[in-house]
Formats: sequence, structure tokens, C-alpha cells
Amino acid sequence: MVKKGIVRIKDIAEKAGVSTGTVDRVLHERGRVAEDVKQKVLEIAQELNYQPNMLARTLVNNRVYEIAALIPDPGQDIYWQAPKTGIEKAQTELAQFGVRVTQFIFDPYEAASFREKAGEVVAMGPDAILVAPIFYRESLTFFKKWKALEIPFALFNTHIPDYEPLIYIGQDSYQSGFLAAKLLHYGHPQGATFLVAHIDVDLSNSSHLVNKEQGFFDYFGQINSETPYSLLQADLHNSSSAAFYEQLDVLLQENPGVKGIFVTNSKAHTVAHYLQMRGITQIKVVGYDLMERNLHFLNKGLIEFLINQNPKGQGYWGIYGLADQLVFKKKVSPIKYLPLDIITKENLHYYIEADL
Amino acid sequence: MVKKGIVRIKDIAEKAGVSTGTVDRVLHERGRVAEDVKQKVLEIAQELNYQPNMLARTLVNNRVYEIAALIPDPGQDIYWQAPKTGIEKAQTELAQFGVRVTQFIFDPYEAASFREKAGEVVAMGPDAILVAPIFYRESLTFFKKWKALEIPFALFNTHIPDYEPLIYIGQDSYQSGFLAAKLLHYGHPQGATFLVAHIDVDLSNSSHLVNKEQGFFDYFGQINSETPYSLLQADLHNSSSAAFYEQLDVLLQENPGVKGIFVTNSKAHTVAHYLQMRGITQIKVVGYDLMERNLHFLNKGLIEFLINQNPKGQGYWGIYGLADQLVFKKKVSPIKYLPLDIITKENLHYYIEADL
DNA sequence: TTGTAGGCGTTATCAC
DNA sequence: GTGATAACGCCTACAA
Repeated sequence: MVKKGIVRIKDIAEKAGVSTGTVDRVLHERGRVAEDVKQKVLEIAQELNYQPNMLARTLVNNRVYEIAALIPDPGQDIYWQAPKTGIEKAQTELAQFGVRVTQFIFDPYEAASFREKAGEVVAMGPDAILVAPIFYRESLTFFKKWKALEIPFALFNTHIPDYEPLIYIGQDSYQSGFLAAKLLHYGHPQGATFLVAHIDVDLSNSSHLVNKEQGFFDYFGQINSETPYSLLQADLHNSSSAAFYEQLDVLLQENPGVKGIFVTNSKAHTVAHYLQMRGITQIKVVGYDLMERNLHFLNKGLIEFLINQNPKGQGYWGIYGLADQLVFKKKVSPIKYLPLDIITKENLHYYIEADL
Repeated sequence: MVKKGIVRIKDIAEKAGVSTGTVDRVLHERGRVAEDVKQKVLEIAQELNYQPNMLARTLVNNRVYEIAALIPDPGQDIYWQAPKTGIEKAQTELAQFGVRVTQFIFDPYEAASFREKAGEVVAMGPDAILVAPIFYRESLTFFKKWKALEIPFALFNTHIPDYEPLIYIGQDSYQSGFLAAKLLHYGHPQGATFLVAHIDVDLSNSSHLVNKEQGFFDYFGQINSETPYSLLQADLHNSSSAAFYEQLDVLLQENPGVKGIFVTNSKAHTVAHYLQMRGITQIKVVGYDLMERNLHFLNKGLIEFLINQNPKGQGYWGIYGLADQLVFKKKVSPIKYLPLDIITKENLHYYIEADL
């Protein structure tokens, strides 16, 4: 009550004529308190507007919380470096609160690898799990297990609402496709042909890419335009440059009206590279993610816009959300949609500098 | 060294064969320590990678820090509600760390009001000051005073580098104008006339608006386009709708090629309203800030893009930056440029939902 | 059912 | 110069 005007447990205790231990038991509902005392304490706490001091609470609680991070190997696909960095940033900040993060790295191109590492996670028995569930079918199996074991888990990058994850951190895929469509449309108000390109993916096991495509198509379904827009879809593979070029050559030859390409993952740079090689300048590219190779072509003007998924932030907030739950006992909202940041050459700088 | 693997002062003390008091004196450079002991302690701290526990530090230090927030009245211009909200959010979060924020609200249209409130701030003698220095000349006077009194101050919204503020939080005005130009250019690759509109401002005392205009002009200076772009500038006043409409009528009549309007502050809605009344649809509007009236026209398609200045975040980070300095003794970087968020109807949702 | 003592990591104050 | 010790607010034992 005195300095700072902060109400402490001790203040409540004094006013109620009991000890701090009793107040603590009431506040934490640990039982073993006479009913009338309990009511009195609660009343006074209310009246004094008691707010627990999180600093003191965290300081005294020296439990160690083990969090398992089940994430794809950045060595296989550099995109995954960013979430990994975000996870490690959160890890550093939270170390003094007793949060320990163990990484389990799987091959993003091998479902078997995912199964194996997810098995290791179960064997370890962590207090919570953060996972990028990029394999839909395989993920479901493990979600079921974790649910049975009552291990809370958070998802990032890909949302799979089955089995109710504690948190999802990432973007609304559908809406991001919708946005990409708007950006291409705005640059070509007079009608055009646009291509949706999936590159190096198993579409049947990647629901979020399908959602992006759906959003893209739906955008053009809902505009009322005098002029016509036609839309194409293609599933491309970049294993060899030559074959990749040929696929695009054929596509563009058969559809000379293509004015824009929407790449549904972080591989926009492959298309940009193709356009550069072929000397094509009138096709606008919209893609995802601020990776080195994409930025190169963004700055050269061969990619027009990138939608930032804030992958570093996804990892960071994923760990942080779990810690909020475990350590700080905060209630966390089950979905944290990160903004669909529109990045172009002129505002890029502030996003790569950003802390998260 | 034991549990949690966290290094404490006590661990350093044991390893160095001294007491915690001595280690503390070394770490805080309070002197009264033998040179050889000092070196040894520093060495060990380095080796063990000692990180002070901010919780314990803050807990023990129960000082109250008074921060004065000198901000414009949201009642006069609703734009200022957002920073105010951000300030209050930071205030709530930081209350338990002994941070107290007192607001001093001035009339954004009356320099005299600013002087008066700034005087009250000085009289109060706070530990730090957060200010939106929208009046250039008047601000300088007070910066000088605060500097003499050694009161650290942070700026937001408008950057005035004279007298070295501790922090500036806000955007790069020049670059935001540059970005606005890009957005209009992208929508009209075939050449057009664009108008830069300043609405209801005293341009001579608002350097950041001049910077925006400069960025806009410079963008078109650096593109190499076959087709010509012509640029206009206008200083408009919205005190009466009729007069405002007439100014625009004349402008657009004299310049029938106008295809886009860049409004340099949060008043884009006034232009959108005009366009709606006149039934003009082929002019694209780019403006600033996610205010209710702007959002209305963004959703109707009468404003194409808004650049978000994240005003809530400016207030929030402003207070937080000062607290980092005062309470947590962190070193803070003198400039925190917030990203130039590009907002359009399709990604708006995630920005208004955002926490800050 | 209740009260008390000790400790979390850091800092400030004393006595030596 | 140095080391012990008492706080800060909370929680967990254990004692009563």
C-alpha cells in the first residue's frame, strides 16, 4: 500500500487479519482455507484491485520448461532458416525464465523424416511442442498422440485445425492469394491472363497452397470488370533449369497474353531468373518471402511484389506463445494471424531491418 | 551454475573467490575495488557469459519513474487517438516496473497551446519526456531547455534531429513519399499526371510533409520511362466543403490528365469524398493512416492504398524505449524507423486487429 | 486450517 | 577494499 501504490499479498493479509500464506492459498485455490476467510480475502483483493507481481512470481518459480521445436531443415530449403532464427531469438530471451528449447530438424521433402523426428519428440516428453506441420496426413497421427498425452502444441506456417492446437501462428493463406490477385489486377486494369504457379511441391499434401490458389481465383470471380481476365494454373518443377525453362516456354507460347505470374511459395526467384534469361519484361511477378534470392530480383525489378509471411516472427511468436502459457500463465488466443505485408523495392528496407 | 544453467553473480563470486558485493561493484563500476580483483572478475563474467537477471534487478529497485507524454488532442484530430492508445497500453504493461506516465494534451492547431503544455512539463520535472513535436520552431525552444536540464526526451511522428533526442520513433517521411509514387506509377505504367495534395496544414512549419513531397517527386526523377509523367502540387483547405470542392474542381479542370492523387497526411478521405460526390472513378488515391473515415473509402474502392504509420505502435514504442533506458538500463538505438506498411482493402483486416 | 521461514537474483547498506 | 546481510514480492515447505 505504501510506496508505488502497489498492492501486495502482504497488504491483503494485514487487512484481512490473516497471514500471507493463507492469502496465497485463496488466490491460487489450493483449498485448505475456511470458507468465511476465503470470501473475506477475495473481497479485499477485489477491493484493493490486487495485481500479482509477475516479476516476483517468475523469479521464485525456478522450474525448467522443455519445449520441443519440430521444424524443417534449412539446409534443404533456406526458407526455414528464418523461423529457426526466430525460435532461437525467443530461446535466448526466455532462457532466464527457465525455458529450454530443443530443436528436432526434419527433411521437408521426406515425410518419413518427419515421422521419425516426431517420434523422437514424443520419446523426449516435452512440456510443449512447436511444429511446422507441412505434411498434412503425417501430422494428424502425431496430433492425436500429443492430445492423448496432454502435451500442448502450437503450429506455425501451416494451419491444421483438427485436434485443436493451442495456437496457430501464421497467415491466412486464402486471403494472401486474394491479395496477390488484387496486386496483379491493380497493375493491369484493362484485362489480362494470369498464371498461378506452384513450384516444387506435392500439391495434394499441401493444403495451404491450394488455399492460396483458391483465394486468387475467387478474387477475379468477385470483381465486376468490363474487360476479361483469364487464369491459368501450373505445377512446375525446378529440379533441372533446362526442363523448368521448357515448361515455361511452352506455357507462355500457348498463352501469349500472360501478363502476371503468382508464385505460391518462396520460389518466385526461379521464375524471375527465367524471365531475365529470356529477356521478358512485360510480365509482373508476385511471390512470397524475403529470401536473399527473391530480394535480388525484387531490387532488379524482375519481381514486383513479395508478400512477407514474417517467418522469423512465426518462430519467435510460436515459442513465446507457448512460454506465455507455460511460464506466465497468460491466456493466449488460439489464432495469431500475422499481417500480410506487401513488400516492394521501395519499402523493403524496413522489413529486413525489423526485429521480428 | 547448477539448475537452469543460469549464471548468477554468486557464481562469479565463488569462482573468483570474492563476495557478491565485490562482483556487484565491479559490474557497476562503483570503484573501491582492487585492480587485480576487478580484472579477474570481469574475466570470469566474460567467460561464463554472465547475463544480469532483469527480473531480480527490477524487483529490488523500487523507484518510480515519471514520464511525461506531450501529445496532441485526439478531440481536435482523431488521428492522435492511436498514439494515445499505444501510450496507455505501454503504461499499463510497465506500471509494475514503477513507470508512471502523465499525459499533457495540447491543441494540434495552436502553437500557443503547445508552448503552454510544454511549460507544464518542465514544471513537473519528469524523468523523461515523449513528445510529438509537430510545431518545429516551438519544439526547438523546449528541446534546448530539456537538454540543459538533462531530461532525456524521445520524439515520435515527426523527426527533428537538432539537440539529439534520445530516440526517434516513426517513419522515414521521404521514403514514404517515394513509395507512394511507386504505387501510383505501378497502376499507371503508361504515363499520367499525378497530384500531390497537402490538406489543412501549415506547410512552412511541417518539414515532414515537405519530405514526403520531395520523395514523391524524386521517384519520378529516377525512373527511366518512355512515357511522360507530369506532377502537380497543391495546398488545399477543407474548412468548408464547398470551397474545398471548388479548389479541386478548378485543379482537375485545368489538368484533365490527373490519374492519381497523393494526400500527404491522414485526410485522404476528404478527397475520396469529393471524388464520390463528383462520380469520378478513374482517379486513384494514395494516402496515410488507418482512420475510420479513410477505411470507409478504402473498402469502397475510392482510396486505393493507405500507408500505415502505425501510430499506435509509435506511442507504444516511444514509452517502451524510454523505459528501456530508465528502468532496464538497456542501450536504445536512436532511430526506430517503423515499416512503411502498404494497406489495401484485401490486407487491411490484419493491421487493424494487430496488437500494435 | 493456518502461520512462519527461507529463498529466487540483485542491489544497497553497513560494519570490518 | 571487502564481505555479510537485509530487503523487493511471491511461493513452497514445513511446523503448529
